[in-house]
Amino acid sequence: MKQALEQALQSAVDTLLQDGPDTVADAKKIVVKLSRPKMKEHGDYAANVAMALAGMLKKNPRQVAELLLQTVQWPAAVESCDIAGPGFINIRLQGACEAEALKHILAQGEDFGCIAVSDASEKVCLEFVSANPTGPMHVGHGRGAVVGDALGRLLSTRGMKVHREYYINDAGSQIGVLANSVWLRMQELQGESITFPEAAYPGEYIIEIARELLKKRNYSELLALSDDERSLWVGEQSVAANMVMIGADLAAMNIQFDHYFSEKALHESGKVQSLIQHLKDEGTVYLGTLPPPKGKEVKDYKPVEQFLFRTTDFGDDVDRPLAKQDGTATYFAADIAYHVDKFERGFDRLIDIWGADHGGYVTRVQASMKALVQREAQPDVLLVQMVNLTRDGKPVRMSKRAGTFVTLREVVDEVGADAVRFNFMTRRVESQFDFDLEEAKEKSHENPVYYVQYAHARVAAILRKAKEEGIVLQAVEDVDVSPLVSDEEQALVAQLLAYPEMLDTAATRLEAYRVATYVMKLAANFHSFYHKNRVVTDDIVLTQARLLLARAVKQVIFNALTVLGVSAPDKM
RNA sequence: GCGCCUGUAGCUCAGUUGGAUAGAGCAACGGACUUCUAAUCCGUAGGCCGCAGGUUCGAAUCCUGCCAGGCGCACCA
Repeated sequence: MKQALEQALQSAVDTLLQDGPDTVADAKKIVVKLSRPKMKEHGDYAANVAMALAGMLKKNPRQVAELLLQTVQWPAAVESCDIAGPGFINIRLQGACEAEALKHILAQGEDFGCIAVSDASEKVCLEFVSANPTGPMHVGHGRGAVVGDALGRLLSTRGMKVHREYYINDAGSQIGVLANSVWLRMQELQGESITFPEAAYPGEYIIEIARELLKKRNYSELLALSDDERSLWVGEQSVAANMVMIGADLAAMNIQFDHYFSEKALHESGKVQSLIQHLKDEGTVYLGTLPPPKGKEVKDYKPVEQFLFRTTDFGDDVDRPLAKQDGTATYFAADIAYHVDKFERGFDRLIDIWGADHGGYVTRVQASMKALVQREAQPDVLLVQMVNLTRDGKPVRMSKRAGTFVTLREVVDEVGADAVRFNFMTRRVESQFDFDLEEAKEKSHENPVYYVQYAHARVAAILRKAKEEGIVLQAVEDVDVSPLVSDEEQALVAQLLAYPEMLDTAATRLEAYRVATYVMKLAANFHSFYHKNRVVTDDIVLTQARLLLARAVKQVIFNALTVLGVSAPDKM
């Protein structure tokens, strides 16, 4: 319907410009786009072309609108149109003509809103979470997890093949710290007195891991090993234990990955070294010294000669070191090798979801890919802003040492996966927001997720009631939708039909939160409709029409919640 | 100092990439269950859209400059 109206208006614009002078070349590029006015007095659709054209044609906008309306040939469904305000063209449709489209929604069911886009065959590699395997996930990781998972589901509705990947940072000095922490706890458990250094991981979970490892291997046997051998074994085992824990936490939120990619394995494959060698051969790496960082007090700064990657040639601020003082590869070197590897595995598009603290990394990775991969496709990086945990409005210091560290799992267990997921999805990733633990717990019944789920359950209740009353649902195509004329019904119909378009914008802009705001609004409109109109009545035709509408609402809520990874219960 | 993100009701956030009278939830106040689910609905109240300029028919939205908050800034990951 919308397209038909746009076409009609477009051809009117074309004929208008045809007659006019040729000096208005710019005007010919104008594409007619209709919008849904906020107020119903402004009709079902509104166009602002007249105002856009007015400037170019040097005419009064209302005058332009009038000229357009003289030539336009509307489809039959248009009841009236008029010129309003500064020059809007407001279009009003006949009664319930849009309601016919409800039938498509039910015919398509779970597929309603899903459209295979032109680049549907794209293989997308979606990297998210990638929390360090040195401890439990915190709430910030949870936000990234939820956002990533929902984005994956969203892109799947476009027909894209989405591969979910978790990059395990199981290499480098932090694993040594982890191994050391666990080993100290193991010694402690064996009755030895230890001093626990500042740099070690203090968490309770370290003791748990230590206890498990002592079951796996004899203490005396471990003592007999060399320090390096022991550190290697304890480190590997500890990483594995943490990944089991992280995997379980993710599963508690119904999040699964296709692949856990090991940084350590990447190093062992030799890909990092060969990448560095390749860059040296190419001449994009040179031996140089970086200036001291500005604005930050660095006590032990010493100018060091390093192998530097000329990322400045590709838009970066400074060149980036690929090798440390001791000659081993930096994290950055591994990271670009990892991204190159993704392209080599045949992905057409890379999407990374990182925490805001990795913001400084975006330009250098993108610059590197520009230098290394001969294609336009750059990794899209979503920076998820921090979550501020509060309790009763007061900030919760996320200190592992002070015992105020709140894990994601604790929050999920306390609040529930659906509530956590939905909550994280109601905000743009760019906005950092406060998550109040007490509020989430105590007021969980006023959480927006229940508001939406309740609307879904309500429709289910209506359908149960209809069944009880012995009403047999009419075949969808036979339902007479003409009784659906009230404001609430019209609003619902319009909103349901807007679902595919909303989903498409959300997918194009990688903004899954739009689905959440959409479905909240839909639930609100349904609740409002529910209170003003009774669905199951003695009027059989009206009942069948409203049942059709209610079922369509249920279907769209279900589809939207599915994209968000939130359940849609029939009973609450 | 530089880079990225943010600033909208008392609080937490939306605002369909420039449209008509800026919207929800929570908190406050007043109403609505003999009915298909009151986890809901209806109403009242609440605004210098951080500040100041600029761009145009039109700005919360775009451009510039300030102010405030968050994150980051070699040899960690």
